[in-house]
Amino acid sequence: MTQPARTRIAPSPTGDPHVGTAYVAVFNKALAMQTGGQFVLRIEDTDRERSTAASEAAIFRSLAWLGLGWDEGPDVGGPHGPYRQSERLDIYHDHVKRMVDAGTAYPCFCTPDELAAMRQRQKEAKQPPRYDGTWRDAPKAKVDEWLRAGKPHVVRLRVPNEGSTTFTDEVRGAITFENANIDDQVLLKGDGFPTYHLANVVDDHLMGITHVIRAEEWISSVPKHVFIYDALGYPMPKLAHVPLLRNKDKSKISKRKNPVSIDWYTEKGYLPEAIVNFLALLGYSLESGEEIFDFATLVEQFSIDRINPSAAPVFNLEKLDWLNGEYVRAMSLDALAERILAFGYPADRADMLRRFLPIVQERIKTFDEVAPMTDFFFADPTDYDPELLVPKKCDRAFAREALRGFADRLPALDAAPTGADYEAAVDALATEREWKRGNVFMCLRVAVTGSKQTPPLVESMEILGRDAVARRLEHAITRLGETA
RNA sequence: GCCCCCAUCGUCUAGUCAGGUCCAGGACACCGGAUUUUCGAUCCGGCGACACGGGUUCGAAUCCCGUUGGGGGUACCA
Repeated sequence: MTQPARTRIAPSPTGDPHVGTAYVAVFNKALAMQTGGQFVLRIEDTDRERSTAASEAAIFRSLAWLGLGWDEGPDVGGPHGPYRQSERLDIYHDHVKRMVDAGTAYPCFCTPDELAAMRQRQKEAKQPPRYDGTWRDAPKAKVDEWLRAGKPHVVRLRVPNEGSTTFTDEVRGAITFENANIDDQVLLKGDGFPTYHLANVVDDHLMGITHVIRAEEWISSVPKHVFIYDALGYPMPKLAHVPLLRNKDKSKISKRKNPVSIDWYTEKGYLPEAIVNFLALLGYSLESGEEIFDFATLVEQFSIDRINPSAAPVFNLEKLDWLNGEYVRAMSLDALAERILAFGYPADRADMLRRFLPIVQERIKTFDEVAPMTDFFFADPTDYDPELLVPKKCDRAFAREALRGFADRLPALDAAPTGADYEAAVDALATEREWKRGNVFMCLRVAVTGSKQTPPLVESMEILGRDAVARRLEHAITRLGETA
């Protein structure tokens, strides 16, 4: 095995906890675990406008829920903290000072308005929008004077105007950019906060990160990072860019077109292990071709080499649904009941849940389906359309007689009939009257459950008990009479 | 516009780096059949792809070039 890898995810606490964060976390954590390294959670709250404590808490909660816990982070601490960038401002300032002193960065006093106007002009002139270098080579005396006067400014990276920069992406190989196309990136904002680029490089180094596995959208900023690493004399970590999750139209996955918040999946009643399994299937595959596997298996077999550079994984909930169903069906009834209760299924229905779960397990994909499918166990259905009681190609008279006939057989049954008892009664009735069994079943099904699509009927009756069944039959007969 | 990445069934992918074993394999979805008291589950079967054009080679999904297409980036957001 190789050296222990230290990996990280670096989400911004802006908005809901994002599936993209979880997606990247899967690979980072897998690599760290596989090599006996550490998986770090760093909060990149350098955008003061948008960062919120609530969002940060949601990130903690949702990642933990997914089983993607971290070895070091703002909440658990660690030897390389603090793990919240807003608490590391001094560190960034030191680094920026080093860079300015060395001339690899410089103060820029252009105002946001000036920059916006500049971009506008460039756009109109069909020029590529980029910083025009106003302060790049300003006389030192002037810069010092403005600095002393306390003029608001940012600090920019001094990118060479010539030559090219090449780096290696572990997934795609060598990638080269012409330096002339790289802007003088802002490193330190006017509010004294670092930009992503600076903070990211500094922290990855200081935190001992060896492998950066992140989304493809970052590829074009790597050259800037290369300059920062060089300017600081820090070695580059290994970089691996995974494909971006996509909407159906192939654009970068977004809130408008996909459920992107992990909370949504929690609320819908997905299994975290199924979600993680699903994410690991996007842009990645096990050598064996196995599609259903747990995280331990991924940890064992993970290899950056197998990340697919050409994937453009459309986020396909249908496959997640299928996977989740597979997990649900593979679970023991006890475990499943516990999970459904934990999901929020009413605790006072726990006993009943355990009784009907055997006939419900194979019928659900997500936990939010349980309640609607099983409400009939708890309350007599009364608001269904009586027409539903009449099977296809049958008439009301048939429905009435079937219900009556079955109801009349109930008293003769055991006080607590089994499913088999009920089934025998249906059979006897159908045989005697020369009815199609299926028609009798359908009629009874609607009377007892209020729906045409339900868990198996006689088992449901067994759970409901003879009295409830009888009561529902009488109600159905009445309903049929009402509008006849 | 400019820069970068990418191009296999509707979708997720295997195969591409080390060209022949691929008239391209698996999965989801879809369609059909079996089973069946509905739904579901299950089992069988089917549909369905190497973007296009050149080149290299005895041989190309695999290598090269171009075209087209898709995506990302181009902020004092990450």
